[in-house]
Parts: sequence; structure tokens; C-alpha cells
Amino acid sequence: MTDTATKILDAGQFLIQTRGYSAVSFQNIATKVGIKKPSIIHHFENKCSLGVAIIQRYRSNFAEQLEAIKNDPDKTSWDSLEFYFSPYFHFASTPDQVCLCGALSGEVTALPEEMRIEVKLFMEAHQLWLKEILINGLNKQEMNFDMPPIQLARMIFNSLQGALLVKRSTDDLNQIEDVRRTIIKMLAA
Amino acid sequence: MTDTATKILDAGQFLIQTRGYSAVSFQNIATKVGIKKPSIIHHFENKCSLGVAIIQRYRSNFAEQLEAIKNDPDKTSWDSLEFYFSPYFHFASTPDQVCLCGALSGEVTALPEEMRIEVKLFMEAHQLWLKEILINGLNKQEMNFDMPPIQLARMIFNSLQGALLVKRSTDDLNQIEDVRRTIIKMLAA
DNA sequence: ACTTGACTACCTAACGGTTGGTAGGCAAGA
DNA sequence: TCTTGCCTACCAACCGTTAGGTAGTCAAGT
Repeated sequence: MTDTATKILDAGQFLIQTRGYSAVSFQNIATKVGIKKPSIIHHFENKCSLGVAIIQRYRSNFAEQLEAIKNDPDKTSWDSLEFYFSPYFHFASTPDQVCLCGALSGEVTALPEEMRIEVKLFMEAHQLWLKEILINGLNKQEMNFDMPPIQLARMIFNSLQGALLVKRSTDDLNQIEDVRRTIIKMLAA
Repeated sequence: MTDTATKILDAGQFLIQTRGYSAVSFQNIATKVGIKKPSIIHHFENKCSLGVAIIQRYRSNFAEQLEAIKNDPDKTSWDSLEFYFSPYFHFASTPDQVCLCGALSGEVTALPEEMRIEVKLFMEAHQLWLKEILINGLNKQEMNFDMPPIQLARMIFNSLQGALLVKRSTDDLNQIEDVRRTIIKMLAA
């Protein structure tokens, strides 16, 4: 039995991933959880702090998993990269979910400052992680490319985020599959 | 002296590009134009039809320019590609503007159906245009790559859209510059 | 030349409904 | 007895939209 605070985070995250932040109301979340609107305030003092809590949880879930696979000596750099693709393909398999921070990036200037900081931290962390995977891939000669790793890391992250958003708008799974193919080709030894 | 309807379109487009659709109100637009809120209804019957009009104008402005450069025999495929980059770099040079349809893609499921159609048409048109430029580049031996042109076209479009959104969230111009560098590298003969 | 009627562009006032948020109460558990 | 979790009832502010009215323009009818 999950507690109410977790249910609120789950519902809020899902709704932001499908509709964005501005278009989600306390009422939407309350209905989905099965409680009344003001009860949300009992767990999160206002909409901004709920938003921050949602992104922080999302960030730390990712951080934990990415750290684990990076430090697993049995995993090749290709394993790590494929693991990184998996949540994007999971979201792409749903009709209208995208990455939480991808969804927020379209309305980032309408967000409270505290939320903007969290979005930025998410993106920077992912690009740095990708950079390290690429450096490992080069060092272990599993991958081959002659561009600065951070440049490629940015390209990979930005294209995946863009592909997910475009996939949802066009309802065309090729958007993300073609991005994956192109990335793999760029890194192939 | 531009007429009021055009000013409303301009203000609405700018505000959507900076904040998104849900976070923009008639009041915001009216204040920016210097008229009263209900006067907008005199020119556009409701918020949805204003939104549709904004995207349609945006789409046809692009269509006109892209068609012109594609049919100009003096332009190489590299000229066309650089021309395609230019609006992205223009938006990236501002503190908080992104592509209109990139901004909308984060909240696309919260949009009225008529607007969603326009967003989809924009994206499909741009990817098809890019595909043709790439095919020309190959045929004229100005470019060199061994991937299906439509796959590369999707990669280019999605990475540019993603880069613009990530650039705004992170306030880091490298996001778009690195994407441009990587694209050029992928196509270099 | 003067009046009439239709039209455009904009206004003020107000609509019903929703927003995020507050105050206070009540029942259950420690 | 005190805290936790959720409730009902309410608030001011704002949402998109409607109604009704006021100027100003312009062409047609007399």
C-alpha cells in the first residue's frame, strides 16, 4: 500500500509528462489520486514545491541507476548506452508520455525559479554521464569517433529529447528509432 | 503601420515561443498589444483559432523561404543547410525564445486538436524538406553519408529542436553549436 | 447635399467556471 | 492528549467568453 504522498507524486509526474506543468491543476491530481484538492496541500505546501519534489525524485531515480551501471565492471560502454536508451523507448511506446524534463523545457520560462534549477540539473547530469560513457568507450576501444566527447554527449541527449517530443506530436515511432540508429552509427568502431 | 490583427499574431507568437500556450492568456496578449482583452475576440473567435492562425502563419513563412532556396540553382546543398540552421541560431541568441512548434510540443496533448494538426504538419514539412536537401547533396556529390536520407533528416530536425529547448533550460549556447558541428561532420564529403 | 444603414474596431461590464491556496473541523492512532 | 491525514467550506484572482454599447467610416438613396 503506497502512501498518499507517493501517489500524489506519481499522479503529478504522469500528468506533467503528458500535458505539461501549466496545464495540470491540483484538481486534476486530486481526482487521479482519489482525494480532495486541499488535501494535497497537507503533503506539499504549494504547487511549486510539489513540482520541485517531482523533479527531484525523477532526478535521483535516474542518478541511482546511471551510477550503478557506470560502476558495474561487467557492463560494456554499449550496454550502458543501450540502458540509457531504454527509458526513451519506454516513453515512446506510450501514446503521450515524454521525459519529464523534456515536457517542462517548452514552458521553462513560465516555471518558478526553483523548478527551473531542477530541470537544468537534470540535463547537465545526463550529459555528463553520457560524456563519461563515451570516454570509457573510446578508452576501452569499444567505440570509435573523432569528436570531443562532450559534443557528442550533447548531440545524443538533445536528439533523444527532441525525438521524443516530435514522436508524440507526429505519432511516428521512426522519430526515435532513426535517432537511435544514427547515434549507434556515429559511435561504431 | 501594422494592423491590430497582425499585432495580436505577433504578440501571441512571441509569448507562446517564450512561455508556451497554456501559460499565455488573452490578458497577456492584450496588454502587449495595447488593447483590451475582449477586443481580441473581434479578430479571432477564440483562443484555439488564434493559436491555429499563429501556427499557420509561422508554417507558411517557413514554407515560402524553404521553397525559394531549394529552387535557387545558385545555392549548394550546404548553403541550404546553413540557411536552415539560421532561425535556430537566431532563437538561440535570444534569452528565452525557441521554435514555436518546439515550445508547443511539450504540451501538445493539452492542445485542441486543430492546433495539434498544425504542429504535426510543421514537423513533417521540415523533415521532408531536409530529406530533399540531403538527397541533392548526395546526387551532386557535395555531401557524403551512408544512411537513408529520411533517417538523417529526422536526426537533424530532432536534434536541433531538442538543442534549442535544452539551450534555453541550461543557458548554454554550446548545446546548439555542438549539434551543428556534429551534423556537419556527419555529412562531410 | 443630407440622411440612412451597415460595417469595422474597440470599449466596459459581467458571465460561469477554475485556479492555487486558507481556515477550521473531525476521526483514528500513538 | 497530541499528531497525522483528510475532510468541508470558503477565498480572491484570474480564466476564456459574451453582451451590449460607442465611436468612426463609407456607400447608397433621396
